[in-house]
Amino acid sequence: MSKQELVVLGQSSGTDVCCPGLLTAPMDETQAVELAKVFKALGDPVRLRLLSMIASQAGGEVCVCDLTPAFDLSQPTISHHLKLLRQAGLIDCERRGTWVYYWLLPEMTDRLAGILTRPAGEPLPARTETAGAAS
Amino acid sequence: MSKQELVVLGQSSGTDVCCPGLLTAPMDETQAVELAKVFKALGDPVRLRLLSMIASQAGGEVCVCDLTPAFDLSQPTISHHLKLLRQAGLIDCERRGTWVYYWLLPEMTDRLAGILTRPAGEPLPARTETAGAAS
DNA sequence: ATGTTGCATCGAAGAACATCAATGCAACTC
DNA sequence: GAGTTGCATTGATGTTCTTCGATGCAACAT
Repeated sequence: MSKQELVVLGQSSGTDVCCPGLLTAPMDETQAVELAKVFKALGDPVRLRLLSMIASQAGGEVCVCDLTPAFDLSQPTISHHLKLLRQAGLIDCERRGTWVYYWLLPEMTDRLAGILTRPAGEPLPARTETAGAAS
Repeated sequence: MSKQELVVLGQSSGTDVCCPGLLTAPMDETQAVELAKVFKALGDPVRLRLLSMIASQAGGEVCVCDLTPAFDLSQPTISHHLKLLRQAGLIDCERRGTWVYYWLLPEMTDRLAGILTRPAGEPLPARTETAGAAS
Protein backbone atom coordinates (compact mmCIF):
# COMPACT_ATOMS: atom_id res chain seq x y z
CA MET A 1 0.00 0.00 0.00
CA SER A 2 2.91 2.24 0.65
CA LYS A 3 4.29 2.80 -2.80
CA GLN A 4 2.14 2.96 -5.88
CA GLU A 5 1.33 6.04 -8.00
CA LEU A 6 4.07 8.18 -6.61
CA VAL A 7 5.86 9.05 -9.82
CA VAL A 8 4.25 12.27 -10.93
CA LEU A 9 6.85 14.73 -12.10
CA GLY A 10 9.33 13.63 -14.70
CA GLN A 11 12.03 12.34 -12.45
CA SER A 12 12.88 9.67 -15.01
CA SER A 13 14.01 12.22 -17.59
CA GLY A 14 17.62 11.80 -16.68
CA THR A 15 19.19 15.18 -17.29
CA ASP A 16 17.54 18.01 -15.37
CA VAL A 17 15.92 16.57 -12.29
CA CYS A 18 14.18 19.67 -11.04
CA CYS A 19 12.44 22.30 -13.05
CA PRO A 20 13.57 25.30 -15.06
CA GLY A 21 11.36 27.30 -12.75
CA LEU A 22 7.90 28.25 -14.06
CA LEU A 23 8.73 31.90 -13.48
CA THR A 24 11.92 32.01 -15.50
CA ALA A 25 11.10 30.24 -18.76
CA PRO A 26 7.95 29.18 -20.61
CA MET A 27 6.92 25.71 -19.53
CA ASP A 28 6.40 22.96 -22.04
CA GLU A 29 3.11 21.13 -22.28
CA THR A 30 4.31 17.90 -20.67
CA GLN A 31 5.74 19.54 -17.58
CA ALA A 32 2.65 21.73 -17.25
CA VAL A 33 0.37 18.68 -17.25
CA GLU A 34 2.39 16.97 -14.55
CA LEU A 35 2.69 20.05 -12.38
CA ALA A 36 -1.00 20.84 -12.74
CA LYS A 37 -1.88 17.49 -11.18
CA VAL A 38 -0.05 18.42 -8.00
CA PHE A 39 -1.48 21.93 -7.79
CA LYS A 40 -4.95 20.53 -8.48
CA ALA A 41 -4.51 18.24 -5.51
CA LEU A 42 -3.82 21.33 -3.41
CA GLY A 43 -6.79 23.16 -4.89
CA ASP A 44 -9.34 21.95 -2.37
CA PRO A 45 -9.89 23.25 1.17
CA VAL A 46 -10.36 19.79 2.64
CA ARG A 47 -7.16 18.46 1.10
CA LEU A 48 -5.23 21.55 2.18
CA ARG A 49 -6.36 21.06 5.74
CA LEU A 50 -5.59 17.35 5.60
CA LEU A 51 -2.11 18.05 4.29
CA SER A 52 -1.62 20.72 6.91
CA MET A 53 -2.68 18.40 9.70
CA ILE A 54 -0.39 15.66 8.45
CA ALA A 55 2.61 17.92 7.86
CA SER A 56 2.40 19.72 11.16
CA GLN A 57 2.09 16.59 13.27
CA ALA A 58 4.84 16.31 15.83
CA GLY A 59 5.62 12.63 15.34
CA GLY A 60 5.72 13.06 11.57
CA GLU A 61 2.72 10.87 10.95
CA VAL A 62 -0.98 10.86 11.65
CA CYS A 63 -3.55 8.11 12.01
CA VAL A 64 -6.60 8.36 9.76
CA CYS A 65 -8.69 7.91 12.87
CA ASP A 66 -7.41 11.29 14.01
CA LEU A 67 -8.08 12.99 10.68
CA THR A 68 -11.62 11.86 9.89
CA PRO A 69 -13.42 13.26 12.95
CA ALA A 70 -11.88 16.69 12.34
CA PHE A 71 -14.15 17.20 9.34
CA ASP A 72 -17.87 17.39 8.81
CA LEU A 73 -17.60 14.86 6.03
CA SER A 74 -18.16 11.16 5.66
CA GLN A 75 -15.32 8.70 6.11
CA PRO A 76 -15.27 7.65 2.41
CA THR A 77 -14.89 11.28 1.40
CA ILE A 78 -11.85 11.77 3.62
CA SER A 79 -10.41 8.54 2.32
CA HIS A 80 -10.92 9.80 -1.23
CA HIS A 81 -9.10 13.07 -0.55
CA LEU A 82 -6.21 11.25 1.09
CA LYS A 83 -5.94 9.08 -2.00
CA LEU A 84 -5.68 12.13 -4.26
CA LEU A 85 -2.97 13.66 -2.07
CA ARG A 86 -1.11 10.37 -2.22
CA GLN A 87 -1.45 10.10 -6.00
CA ALA A 88 -0.04 13.62 -6.27
CA GLY A 89 3.08 12.49 -4.43
CA LEU A 90 2.45 14.81 -1.50
CA ILE A 91 1.95 12.16 1.17
CA ASP A 92 2.39 8.46 1.69
CA CYS A 93 0.84 5.95 4.05
CA GLU A 94 1.33 2.62 5.76
CA ARG A 95 -0.95 0.18 7.52
CA ARG A 96 0.16 -0.76 11.03
CA GLY A 97 -2.12 -3.31 12.55
CA THR A 98 -5.63 -1.96 12.61
CA TRP A 99 -4.72 1.62 11.77
CA VAL A 100 -3.32 3.44 8.75
CA TYR A 101 -0.79 6.22 9.20
CA TYR A 102 -0.04 9.07 6.79
CA TRP A 103 3.02 11.28 6.54
CA LEU A 104 4.27 14.14 4.39
CA LEU A 105 6.66 13.68 1.49
CA PRO A 106 8.63 16.94 1.80
CA GLU A 107 10.39 16.36 -1.51
CA MET A 108 7.23 17.40 -3.32
CA THR A 109 6.46 20.51 -1.29
CA ASP A 110 10.11 21.48 -1.58
CA ARG A 111 9.89 21.13 -5.32
CA LEU A 112 6.76 23.25 -5.51
CA ALA A 113 8.32 25.93 -3.34
CA GLY A 114 11.31 25.98 -5.65
CA ILE A 115 9.14 26.23 -8.71
CA LEU A 116 7.35 29.23 -7.25
CA THR A 117 10.51 30.97 -6.11
CA ARG A 118 11.90 33.71 -8.29
CA PRO A 119 15.66 33.48 -8.88
CA ALA A 120 17.12 35.90 -6.32
CA GLY A 121 18.08 39.18 -7.97
CA GLU A 122 15.42 39.58 -10.59
CA PRO A 123 15.02 43.18 -11.88
CA LEU A 124 11.22 42.98 -11.70
CA PRO A 125 10.33 45.98 -13.95
CA ALA A 126 8.82 48.10 -11.16
CA ARG A 127 5.22 47.31 -11.91
CA THR A 128 3.32 49.27 -9.31
CA GLU A 129 1.36 52.22 -10.63
CA THR A 130 2.49 52.84 -14.16
CA ALA A 131 -1.04 52.62 -15.52
CA GLY A 132 -2.65 55.02 -17.95
CA ALA A 133 0.51 56.15 -19.67
CA ALA A 134 -0.76 55.68 -23.20
CA SER A 135 -3.65 58.08 -23.61
CA MET B 1 -9.85 47.00 -15.72
CA SER B 2 -6.62 46.88 -13.87
CA LYS B 3 -7.73 46.38 -10.31
CA GLN B 4 -10.83 44.42 -9.40
CA GLU B 5 -11.02 41.00 -7.74
CA LEU B 6 -7.50 40.98 -6.45
CA VAL B 7 -8.15 40.49 -2.76
CA VAL B 8 -8.02 36.76 -2.27
CA LEU B 9 -6.06 35.89 0.81
CA GLY B 10 -7.04 37.48 4.06
CA GLN B 11 -4.81 40.49 3.94
CA SER B 12 -7.45 42.52 5.70
CA SER B 13 -7.22 40.51 8.88
CA GLY B 14 -4.98 43.04 10.53
CA THR B 15 -2.69 41.06 12.80
CA ASP B 16 -0.74 38.31 11.02
CA VAL B 17 -0.37 39.31 7.38
CA CYS B 18 1.18 36.16 6.02
CA CYS B 19 0.40 32.62 6.94
CA PRO B 20 1.36 30.36 9.82
CA GLY B 21 2.74 28.05 7.18
CA LEU B 22 0.56 25.09 6.12
CA LEU B 23 3.37 22.73 7.05
CA THR B 24 3.84 23.92 10.60
CA ALA B 25 0.35 24.17 12.06
CA PRO B 26 -3.13 22.89 11.15
CA MET B 27 -4.87 25.39 8.91
CA ASP B 28 -8.27 26.76 9.81
CA GLU B 29 -11.18 26.39 7.44
CA THR B 30 -11.23 30.03 6.30
CA GLN B 31 -7.59 30.17 5.35
CA ALA B 32 -7.86 26.81 3.60
CA VAL B 33 -10.73 28.04 1.45
CA GLU B 34 -8.83 31.14 0.37
CA LEU B 35 -5.60 29.29 -0.30
CA ALA B 36 -7.41 26.58 -2.24
CA LYS B 37 -8.68 29.18 -4.71
CA VAL B 38 -5.13 30.12 -5.63
CA PHE B 39 -3.88 26.56 -5.91
CA LYS B 40 -6.95 25.65 -7.96
CA ALA B 41 -6.02 28.43 -10.36
CA LEU B 42 -2.63 26.75 -10.76
CA GLY B 43 -4.22 23.33 -11.18
CA ASP B 44 -4.62 23.51 -14.94
CA PRO B 45 -1.94 22.96 -17.59
CA VAL B 46 -3.12 25.85 -19.74
CA ARG B 47 -3.09 28.31 -16.86
CA LEU B 48 0.31 27.08 -15.71
CA ARG B 49 1.74 27.67 -19.16
CA LEU B 50 0.06 31.07 -19.38
CA LEU B 51 1.49 32.10 -16.03
CA SER B 52 4.87 30.78 -17.02
CA MET B 53 4.83 32.72 -20.29
CA ILE B 54 3.79 35.90 -18.51
CA ALA B 55 6.25 35.55 -15.64
CA SER B 56 9.23 34.74 -17.79
CA GLN B 57 8.73 37.59 -20.23
CA ALA B 58 11.71 39.89 -20.41
CA GLY B 59 9.81 43.17 -20.37
CA GLY B 60 7.67 42.04 -17.46
CA GLU B 61 4.47 42.05 -19.42
CA VAL B 62 2.90 40.19 -22.32
CA CYS B 63 0.26 41.12 -24.85
CA VAL B 64 -2.70 38.77 -25.11
CA CYS B 65 -2.10 38.71 -28.82
CA ASP B 66 1.18 36.91 -28.08
CA LEU B 67 -0.41 34.41 -25.69
CA THR B 68 -3.44 33.24 -27.63
CA PRO B 69 -1.69 31.83 -30.74
CA ALA B 70 0.61 29.74 -28.51
CA PHE B 71 -2.26 27.41 -27.67
CA ASP B 72 -4.50 25.11 -29.62
CA LEU B 73 -7.53 26.69 -27.97
CA SER B 74 -10.08 29.31 -28.90
CA GLN B 75 -9.60 32.94 -27.97
CA PRO B 76 -12.50 32.97 -25.47
CA THR B 77 -10.97 30.01 -23.68
CA ILE B 78 -7.63 31.76 -23.23
CA SER B 79 -9.45 34.86 -22.07
CA HIS B 80 -11.31 32.78 -19.51
CA HIS B 81 -8.12 31.24 -18.12
CA LEU B 82 -6.49 34.65 -17.85
CA LYS B 83 -9.50 35.85 -15.91
CA LEU B 84 -9.16 33.01 -13.41
CA LEU B 85 -5.47 33.74 -12.91
CA ARG B 86 -6.33 37.38 -12.34
CA GLN B 87 -9.10 36.56 -9.86
CA ALA B 88 -6.60 34.42 -7.97
CA GLY B 89 -4.34 37.43 -7.58
CA LEU B 90 -1.54 35.87 -9.59
CA ILE B 91 -1.52 38.37 -12.46
CA ASP B 92 -2.97 41.73 -13.38
CA CYS B 93 -3.65 43.45 -16.69
CA GLU B 94 -4.09 46.80 -18.35
CA ARG B 95 -5.52 47.93 -21.67
CA ARG B 96 -3.18 50.08 -23.71
CA GLY B 97 -4.84 51.26 -26.87
CA THR B 98 -5.94 48.29 -28.87
CA TRP B 99 -4.06 45.69 -26.88
CA VAL B 100 -4.23 44.28 -23.35
CA TYR B 101 -1.07 43.50 -21.43
CA TYR B 102 -0.67 41.06 -18.54
CA TRP B 103 2.04 40.85 -15.91
CA LEU B 104 2.89 38.72 -12.88
CA LEU B 105 2.05 39.75 -9.33
CA PRO B 106 5.08 38.25 -7.57
CA GLU B 107 3.61 38.92 -4.13
CA MET B 108 1.28 35.95 -4.61
CA THR B 109 3.86 33.49 -5.89
CA ASP B 110 6.17 34.61 -3.09
CA ARG B 111 3.45 33.93 -0.57
CA LEU B 112 2.77 30.48 -1.99
CA ALA B 113 6.46 29.64 -1.95
CA GLY B 114 6.62 30.70 1.67
CA ILE B 115 3.60 28.63 2.56
CA LEU B 116 5.19 25.55 1.01
CA THR B 117 8.57 26.09 2.62
CA ARG B 118 9.38 24.14 5.70
CA PRO B 119 10.94 26.20 8.53
CA ALA B 120 14.67 25.60 8.10
CA GLY B 121 15.95 23.01 10.61
CA GLU B 122 13.00 20.69 10.94
CA PRO B 123 13.86 17.27 12.44
CA LEU B 124 11.83 15.39 9.80
CA PRO B 125 11.59 11.96 11.52
CA ALA B 126 13.67 10.08 8.95
CA ARG B 127 10.78 8.63 7.00
CA THR B 128 12.47 6.72 4.22
CA GLU B 129 12.12 2.93 4.43
CA THR B 130 10.79 2.14 7.86
CA ALA B 131 7.86 0.19 6.46
CA GLY B 132 6.71 -3.20 7.66
CA ALA B 133 8.02 -2.93 11.18
CA ALA B 134 4.83 -4.00 12.93
CA SER B 135 4.18 -7.59 11.87
C1' DA C 1 -20.25 56.98 -40.25
C1' DT C 2 -18.73 52.47 -41.54
C1' DG C 3 -15.67 48.70 -41.33
C1' DT C 4 -12.00 46.09 -38.95
C1' DT C 5 -9.35 44.24 -35.24
C1' DG C 6 -8.41 42.77 -30.30
C1' DC C 7 -10.32 41.06 -26.38
C1' DA C 8 -14.13 40.16 -22.94
C1' DT C 9 -18.63 38.24 -21.88
C1' DC C 10 -22.53 35.17 -22.56
C1' DG C 11 -24.99 30.82 -22.81
C1' DA C 12 -24.59 25.84 -23.82
C1' DA C 13 -22.59 21.08 -23.85
C1' DG C 14 -19.64 17.63 -22.29
C1' DA C 15 -16.14 16.15 -18.91
C1' DA C 16 -14.39 16.07 -14.41
C1' DC C 17 -15.07 16.50 -9.47
C1' DA C 18 -16.96 16.20 -4.50
C1' DT C 19 -19.88 13.79 -1.84
C1' DC C 20 -22.55 10.09 0.00
C1' DA C 21 -24.63 5.28 1.28
C1' DA C 22 -23.56 0.68 0.59
C1' DT C 23 -20.22 -2.69 0.53
C1' DG C 24 -15.69 -5.09 0.88
C1' DC C 25 -11.65 -6.35 3.27
C1' DA C 26 -8.11 -6.64 6.94
C1' DA C 27 -7.13 -7.00 11.76
C1' DC C 28 -8.37 -7.49 16.30
C1' DT C 29 -11.62 -9.65 20.10
C1' DC C 30 -14.22 -13.09 22.02
C1' DG D 1 -15.69 -19.84 14.28
C1' DA D 2 -18.67 -15.13 14.75
C1' DG D 3 -18.85 -10.25 15.78
C1' DT D 4 -16.58 -5.64 15.74
C1' DT D 5 -13.76 -1.87 14.27
C1' DG D 6 -10.88 0.87 10.84
C1' DC D 7 -10.31 2.11 6.36
C1' DA D 8 -10.66 1.53 1.18
C1' DT D 9 -13.51 0.81 -2.91
C1' DT D 10 -17.76 1.00 -5.62
C1' DG D 11 -21.67 3.14 -7.83
C1' DA D 12 -24.73 7.03 -7.98
C1' DT D 13 -25.87 12.08 -7.87
C1' DG D 14 -25.43 16.93 -7.92
C1' DT D 15 -22.07 20.47 -8.69
C1' DT D 16 -18.20 22.62 -10.83
C1' DC D 17 -15.02 23.13 -14.66
C1' DT D 18 -13.28 23.38 -19.49
C1' DT D 19 -14.35 24.47 -23.87
C1' DC D 20 -16.75 26.39 -27.70
C1' DG D 21 -19.57 29.51 -31.01
C1' DA D 22 -21.97 33.69 -30.89
C1' DT D 23 -22.05 38.19 -29.52
C1' DG D 24 -20.68 42.71 -27.43
C1' DC D 25 -17.64 46.49 -26.85
C1' DA D 26 -13.54 49.49 -27.30
C1' DA D 27 -10.07 51.38 -30.27
C1' DC D 28 -8.28 52.26 -34.55
C1' DA D 29 -8.58 53.09 -39.85
C1' DT D 30 -10.77 54.78 -43.74
